[in-house]
Order: sequence, then C-alpha cells, then structure tokens
Amino acid sequence: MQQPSLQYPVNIGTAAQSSGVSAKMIRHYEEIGLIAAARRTHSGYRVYAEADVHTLRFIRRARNLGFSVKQIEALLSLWRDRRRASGKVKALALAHMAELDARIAEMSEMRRTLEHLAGQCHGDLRPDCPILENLSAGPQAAAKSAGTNRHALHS
Amino acid sequence: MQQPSLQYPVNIGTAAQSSGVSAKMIRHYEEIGLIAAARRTHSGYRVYAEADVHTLRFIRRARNLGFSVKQIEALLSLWRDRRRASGKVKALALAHMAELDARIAEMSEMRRTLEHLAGQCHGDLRPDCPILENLSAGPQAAAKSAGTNRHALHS
DNA sequence: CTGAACCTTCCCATGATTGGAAAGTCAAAC
DNA sequence: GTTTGACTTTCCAATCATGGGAAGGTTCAG
Repeated sequence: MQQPSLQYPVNIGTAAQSSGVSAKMIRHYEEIGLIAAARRTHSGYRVYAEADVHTLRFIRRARNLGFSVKQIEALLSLWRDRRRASGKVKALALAHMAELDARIAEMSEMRRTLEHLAGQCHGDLRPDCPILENLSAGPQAAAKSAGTNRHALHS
Repeated sequence: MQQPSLQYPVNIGTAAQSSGVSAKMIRHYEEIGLIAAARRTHSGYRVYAEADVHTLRFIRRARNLGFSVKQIEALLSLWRDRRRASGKVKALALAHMAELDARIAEMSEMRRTLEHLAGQCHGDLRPDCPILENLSAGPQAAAKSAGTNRHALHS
C-alpha cells in the first residue's frame, strides 16, 4: 500500500502512517514504557529508524488480534529473545484465546436472551412488551453467573 | 434469595444489596442523571423507597444484557411510559443485538486467526515460532477491515 | 519572510467500575 | 452516657486504549 522506499530515519508522523499506529499512540506507548524512548533531533523531534517502525507494526498487529498492552509487552520481549521457547509464545496465545472465548460466550448468552425476548415482543404500536416485563420482573435469579465483569474486557 | 420483607424506605447499602447494584454505582447513576436524586434524611443519608429499588433492579438486569447506560436511559423512559409502542423497545433490543453480533464477529475472527497460528506453533523449547513470525512480517495487508475500534465496546 | 504543515507538551474526555481517604452518623453494647 | 463498629457522606484517583484540542516551537517551500 505504501513503502515507496522511505528515507529513514523518519519523524513521528511518517512512522505513524507507515506502521498504522497513530502518532498519539506512539507517544503513549513510549510514555508507558512499551517502546523505548525515541532519539530526538536537536530541536526535540522524535526520530525513528526502520527497526522502530517494524516494532510498531508488530504492536499494531498484536493489537489487531486483541492482545492487551501487557501481553504485547511479553510478546515483544519474546520476539527480541532469539533463545525464546516457542512454547511461551504459544501459551500466551492460548491464554488470550481463552479470554476471547469467555467474552464471546458471555456476549452470545446476552444475544441469545435478547433474541428470545425480542421474539416474544410484537414490536408494534401496542404497549405490551415482554422485553420490558422481563427487565422489570426479571427471571428472579437469572444472569447472575456472568458476574459483574461483563465489561471487564482487559486482562 | 433475600426479600425477608424489608422495611422501606432503606439506606443505600440495603438498596444496593437488594437490587444487586453497588452503592458506588447507585451514587454514580444519580450523578450522571440515570436515576433521580434520592431524598435525604436530615443528616444527608440517601433514602430509597421500594419503587426505587425496583428501578435499580431494572437497571441491573439491563446491564446484565449488555445495554449501555445510554440505552438503559431510553429503556427506562419507555418503561415508565404506559403509552409506549412496544416497537420502540424491540428496536432498541434489535439494535443492541446487532452491536453484540458485530463484537462477537470481531472477536471470533481474532480467535480464528489465533487458533490458526497456534496450530502451526510447536509450542516447545525451540525458538521457531509462526506466531511471532506472523506478527513480525504479518499478512502484509491483513486485519485492516476491523478498524481501530476493536476495544470500542460501548455504543 | 511568511505560511502551511509538521512537531512538542499538557490537559481532558470517553465507558463502567472500583478503590481509598477523611469525615460525619447511627445504633447497639457496655 | 460513652464507646465502638458499621454504616454513610464527599472527593479524588485509577483502570484501559484511544482521541481531541490548545498553546507553542520547528521546518521547509514559495
């Protein structure tokens, strides 16, 4: 899509464009220590080498797979460790898959319940509505298992 | 589970316990205007009638189904409107289902990719790891469609 | 030299929720 | 009648990843 042989090193804007990570996020990742502080020009501009942009791309791809920043930190250190055991990487991936499975199951359950309720609702001009009735009187002891962490989506 | 015929009105702690909404969240919902400001005792304690606790239960059940606070605001007003058209409620439910579907699809896609990669990784002591290789060299133009809102899980 | 397009830091907002600190209140036990 | 412990109050901060914007400095082309 791009890569018309860029002239490295580049400024943050170019690094952002060619890695897919916004400049805002690059600064943020630096601040929280996910990436090393960039070198600076005399005037204070951050400067990125090709390797830095590769790292940013790695991060973006990992985020695209839903890994948290914490997990990416681990992945990056494994990536840089040429003596890593692939088992450690796989373990991280499997753990993340389990998280995804849990969230998917939770949301599927919500969806299933909603589908059921919506199926019973006329959906016309009449006020009678099983959906509201359910929320109001509720399945007396339902939907407790999922706990309160429905939205706790980060590790 | 409870309801040993409570003596209303009650304090926030009791309202929290018998509605399943934490005291913290009750205060928060009041602050953001989801529920009306509670009456107070001479000394400033919030006071809740049985109807208030019912409302809180309604809110908790809606949250259990993944509705956002904004959506719950709408549901509450429909709930209170005896002349509502059930179609409006159903529309809200269907819209939320669509959101859930989108998120589920996104996460399923991540899961699918991870499963594929993990399946190719030995997961032993050797350093060779298709997972890292994929994050590193990446499917040159993959996973872009999902956009940057993987974690934008709220309406 | 001026203006556009970049860069810098700083603060704020999102969404739902939890945590804690400091202080005031209530009721029951002593 | 005071102490004690369990409540309550407000306020402020953190989570997590991200975006928005202000105020100001830099770079380069015209």
